[in-house]
Amino acid sequence: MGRPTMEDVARRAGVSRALVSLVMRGSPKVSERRRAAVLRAAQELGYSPHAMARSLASRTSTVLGVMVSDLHNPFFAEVVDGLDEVARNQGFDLIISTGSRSPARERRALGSLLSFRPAGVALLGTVVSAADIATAAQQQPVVLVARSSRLSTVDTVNDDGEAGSEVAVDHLVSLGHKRIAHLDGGSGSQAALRRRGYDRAMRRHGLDPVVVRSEYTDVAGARAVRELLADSEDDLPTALVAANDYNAVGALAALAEAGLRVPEDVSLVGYDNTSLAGLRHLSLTTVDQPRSEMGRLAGEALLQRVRGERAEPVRHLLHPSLVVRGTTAPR
Amino acid sequence: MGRPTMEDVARRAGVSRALVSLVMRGSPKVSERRRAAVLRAAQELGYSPHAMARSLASRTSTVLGVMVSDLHNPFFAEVVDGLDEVARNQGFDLIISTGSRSPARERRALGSLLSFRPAGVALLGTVVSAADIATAAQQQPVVLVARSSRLSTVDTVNDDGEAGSEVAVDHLVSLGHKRIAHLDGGSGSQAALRRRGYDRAMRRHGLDPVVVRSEYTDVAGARAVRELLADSEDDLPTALVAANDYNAVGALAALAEAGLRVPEDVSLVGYDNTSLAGLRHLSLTTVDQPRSEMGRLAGEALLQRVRGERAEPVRHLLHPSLVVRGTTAPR
DNA sequence: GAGCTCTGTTAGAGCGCTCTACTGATGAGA
DNA sequence: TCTCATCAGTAGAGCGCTCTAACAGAGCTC
Repeated sequence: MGRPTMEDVARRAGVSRALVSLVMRGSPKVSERRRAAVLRAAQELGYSPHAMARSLASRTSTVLGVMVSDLHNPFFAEVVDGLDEVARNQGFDLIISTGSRSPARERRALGSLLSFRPAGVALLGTVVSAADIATAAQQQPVVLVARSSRLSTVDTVNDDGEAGSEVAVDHLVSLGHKRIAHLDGGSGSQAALRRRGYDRAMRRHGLDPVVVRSEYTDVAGARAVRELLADSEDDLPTALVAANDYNAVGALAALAEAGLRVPEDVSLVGYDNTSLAGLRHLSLTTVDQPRSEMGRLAGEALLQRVRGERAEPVRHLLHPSLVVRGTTAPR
Repeated sequence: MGRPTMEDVARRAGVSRALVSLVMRGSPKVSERRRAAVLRAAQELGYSPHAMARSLASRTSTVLGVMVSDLHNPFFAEVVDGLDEVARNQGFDLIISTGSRSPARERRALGSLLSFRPAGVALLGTVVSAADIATAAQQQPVVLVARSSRLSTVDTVNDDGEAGSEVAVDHLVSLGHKRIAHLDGGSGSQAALRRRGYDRAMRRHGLDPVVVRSEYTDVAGARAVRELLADSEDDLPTALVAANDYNAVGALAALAEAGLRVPEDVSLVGYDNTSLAGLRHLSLTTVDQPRSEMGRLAGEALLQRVRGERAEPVRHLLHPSLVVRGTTAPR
């Protein structure tokens, strides 16, 4: 009983275990006759190799560990998709962990991910400490998406969040807006950068920055708008730059709830250009990040390191561009 | 060089390898003195157990394999979330594969998932053949979500798709609609059931069923509506029952593009009650499926089997309920 | 003080594979 | 005819761990 092993196949095919191993790995140095015999025996027994045993013996791994900050945010689902594509094409499997945007929980999740000794690790928008990242990077290649790092041992795939926010503000200013608030990403990854870009652009235009503390979720976006409405008397902002699309969606709901029309009363810009933004009924003006492309780039960077083709860090810095849709209008 | 092993820790702590193993597994039969010594040594070396080696030696696994039909559909992201919660709480990790809604690709993906000898497998909305499922179920527990099966060896978590569609149709009929078309889920999982429910309800009301072949994606939903508009002259349906929310979103876009207002000109009902439907600006009337709850139920069913607590199949059949929002209105 | 249980510890086999080093044919080249 | 490659195949160690059985030593009982 139990599943058949290589031993069973070998016995049935009348060959050694080593020969079965060679056949399973598609080695060319096996005669056609034996190969056929082995394959037939395997077929009859319903044998398929045990990936973990293989990995242990060969001291290699075909697993990539992926830690996602939040699976509900379509941004990450789309990045994972690109990563998955590259990985699968090169014979790697993904083991996925979600950290729920808490450094402590992400730390635990990362630990459990590493206990599988993956060939490489991709951290998508995570907030684990830089120290934890450094430690992890000593064990196997690490690539960060939507999170920057100065570590020379990790690769990164990011857009220029500062420039992205600036473009958003410039767009609003060009429409005549002056009171432009930012719903920020709090302690989320890349949030500081986007905040800085917003700040800089505002000052450049001689405007007063107003930052409302928020988070990368729809719930937080709605809450931030409610706070903003409660706090500001009649000096209500005429435009909002949200932390990301997911946050903007919440903001949109809260604005509607307060009887404010978008874009007639308030203009709104998101960030990421997720599938959400493209929904015709949201039609969110947003800053584009090429999500699956970023996933593919991350996968490729990781696999290059895994194969030992490169040791110097790679820093993909994508240039953000504004996608103007229906949530922004002249003042 | 290379990562430290149990051997290294044992040597450093001046104990046997077996003792280190006991400490790592939290055995009570270790003296405090030794336990402290081992933990310190492990700490100093930065040791953490090798999950795969452990799994191989103990002939047990702490991974659950998950195959998701489509990560872009928020329905699955939400189910995975519930599953992840249960799994993590009980010390299991998820290894995730996406099949891209093609039986052949899903078959391959399933094979690679099984090669890790997971403790159990969850198939979310997949379209692999029943035979493949049966084979897989011989190796380890299998739970199906959003897909039914008569196999006594697999557990299932579903809603009553037939009843769900009926409720949707009843709602539309009660609003005075007579020409109600169904954008179906094609060969997607549970699609036949939903189609049958639609059909039955229509006949019960003495109405003519009109089924437009579609799929569980937004792109397909949009295409189906365009076809529908092209084919029907002036006998245009006044209401649509979409395969699921994701499909409905596409339909919504295509309707808008054709200058048709929802719900003034056409009413629309989705299915799943994903986060998409709840978006204030979509405000999609839809049939509710409790997604994370379904994920949790699936996780629990799977783990019960994994622990050998149960051998008889469990069939969770959730009762669908209609969530009326803004996309449906009287004729 | 011999036998007993109980507690803490260890040796060593073995999980299912890979990989190195080796063997025994076969055929080419001198 | 005798090397000497070359090719197809195998034996056996070992990957990092768990688990069984066995074993000291302490503390009992009689």
